[in-house]
Amino acid sequence: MNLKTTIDDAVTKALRKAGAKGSPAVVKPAARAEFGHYQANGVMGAAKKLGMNPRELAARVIESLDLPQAASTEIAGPGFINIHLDPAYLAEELARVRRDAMLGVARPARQTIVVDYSAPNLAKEMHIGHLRTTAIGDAIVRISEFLGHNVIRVNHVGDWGAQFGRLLAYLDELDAVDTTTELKDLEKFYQHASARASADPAFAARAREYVVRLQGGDARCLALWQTFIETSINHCQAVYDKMDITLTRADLAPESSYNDKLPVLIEDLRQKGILVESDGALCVFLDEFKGKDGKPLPAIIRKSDGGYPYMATDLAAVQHRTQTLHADKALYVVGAPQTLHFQQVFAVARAAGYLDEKTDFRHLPFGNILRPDGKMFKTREGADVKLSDVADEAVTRARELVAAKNPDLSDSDKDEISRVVGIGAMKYAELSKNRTTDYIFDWNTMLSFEGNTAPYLQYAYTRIRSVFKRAGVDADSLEGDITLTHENEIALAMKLLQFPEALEAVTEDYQSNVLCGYLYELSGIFMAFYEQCPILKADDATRTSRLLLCDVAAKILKQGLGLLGISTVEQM
RNA sequence: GCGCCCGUAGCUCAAUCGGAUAGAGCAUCGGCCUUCUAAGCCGAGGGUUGCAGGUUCGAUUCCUGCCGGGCGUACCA
Repeated sequence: MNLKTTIDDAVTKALRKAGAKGSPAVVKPAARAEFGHYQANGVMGAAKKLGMNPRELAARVIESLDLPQAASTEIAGPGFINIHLDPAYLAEELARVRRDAMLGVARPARQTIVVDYSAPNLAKEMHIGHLRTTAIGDAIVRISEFLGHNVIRVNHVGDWGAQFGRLLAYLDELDAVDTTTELKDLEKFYQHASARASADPAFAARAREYVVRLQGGDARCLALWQTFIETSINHCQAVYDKMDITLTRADLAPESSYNDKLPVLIEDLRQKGILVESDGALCVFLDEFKGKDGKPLPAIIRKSDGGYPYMATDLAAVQHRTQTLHADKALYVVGAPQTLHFQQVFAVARAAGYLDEKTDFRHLPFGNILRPDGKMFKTREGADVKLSDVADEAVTRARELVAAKNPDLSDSDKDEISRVVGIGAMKYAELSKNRTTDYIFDWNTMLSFEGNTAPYLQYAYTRIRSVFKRAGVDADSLEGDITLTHENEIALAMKLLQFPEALEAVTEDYQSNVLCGYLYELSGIFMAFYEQCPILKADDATRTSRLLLCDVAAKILKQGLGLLGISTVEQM
């Protein structure tokens, strides 16, 4: 049940009856409490089209409005319609939501959705720049699965290419003991290999040779490569596990897995007549892409040296996702600098017939991560902050806070709470911001535990659970009626019933901050209710009603946080 | 040069097909713990939404032009 949709439908129908056919109702939650619960803003636009007085039209709309859920409606300002809902109706709906596993959310038509996220480069350890794609992608996955979709996680890791030459050449000259120690820290390994390459020309030449041998299928090189990749994957998995990310080895779709498909891709594009040779490279030129000086900009499918750039693997991946996985939708959670690349990938794929009108392949870009000096973190400078270290730091800071706030907890409780709170805060810091804007990496901002942060939401949850513990009441088996009289009760009930609206808004453009914003507001409203409305000391009927209200709040908070990949604890 | 993105309070960010008085957090200041966890609540101050026009009953939102910043722009990913 979606309050907004219900009201919108009713107002749209009333508009039609009033003579304004086809005009949108533009219903949204009231901007201010005095304007009721919802407001319809569409009348003014409709009146203009009809050449009518907007307040007059509003009166006619109200007259034919069939909305029994409304306690009252009024015309305000130039022609707004303010709608006050009936508290008894809200209470009834809330009772229904409480017994609904979907918490009021309707399941859309089931789709197969590929979510492409995280995708670290296996040559290095995961760094802070991977936090956004990983946290956002995992939230999209959880939300989509909750809505009942068939979700396919894809971790398109980089495990192939020239960069591995140096690593393999370096690996090959280490003895067994050194190999073990060196691989413990891939960051250092990468740096040592790079240092060797720039200090020793002979090594650099050997590194280039290793690339050729690797691509040629040389057994020794492949074995070294396997060793390295295996180690790197384990590093990634350890980070995912630490951060409670749902990716597993089964979700890996490494670049190298498309190697065999690339010559086939070239042949297919050639047969379709869209492949052009230019300066020795095989390209697809599309009119909509212009480079410098208005020259046509190619999508390079095969380089002049015979190598395949990521345009090729990404096209092969599109084919795989449509033809083998039968994806209705694919969401690429990849940084904004690659916007043009994906425009090209999708355009070429359409031109080649790999994508049709019905399939929705979308790049979900996110802003650059910047250093405190405002410059971009560059992947190959070798001085990045490790994601694993950020996670550890978050848990350490949370641990100090937990110990200070609640010193009587057992050590194991402190461990568990600090893990959930620390990781939650780190993820929430990313999820709660608009995806598209750049942001500056700062420990204090990212690991803040005050204000609009995960711990605030988690704390709201523990307060509710604590009430039930004190009451000695089992939340699930509690029975009784909800009665909404106090304004804080009504406000809380209203917010709880808007959970479906929040989720719907999130899936429109996969902006996780919409869900964060909803949960933060819900928590704020709950906190106010909690301060204003005594629960345990109230008379029996009120106490039961308020406990039921609390129970719905707890369920939605837990579920909502869960959809963000953030856990809850019973006490903090 | 061209293309895309961005510019909102001191800082970090919101603002749901254009809606009523642009909202939060942090920081600052003032209240609230013998009462369900103070990681909290209540309140105050803080704004020419980069600038200038335009469309509109109404613009942070749409259009045009400037200013400032970022990214991209043929063989790295």
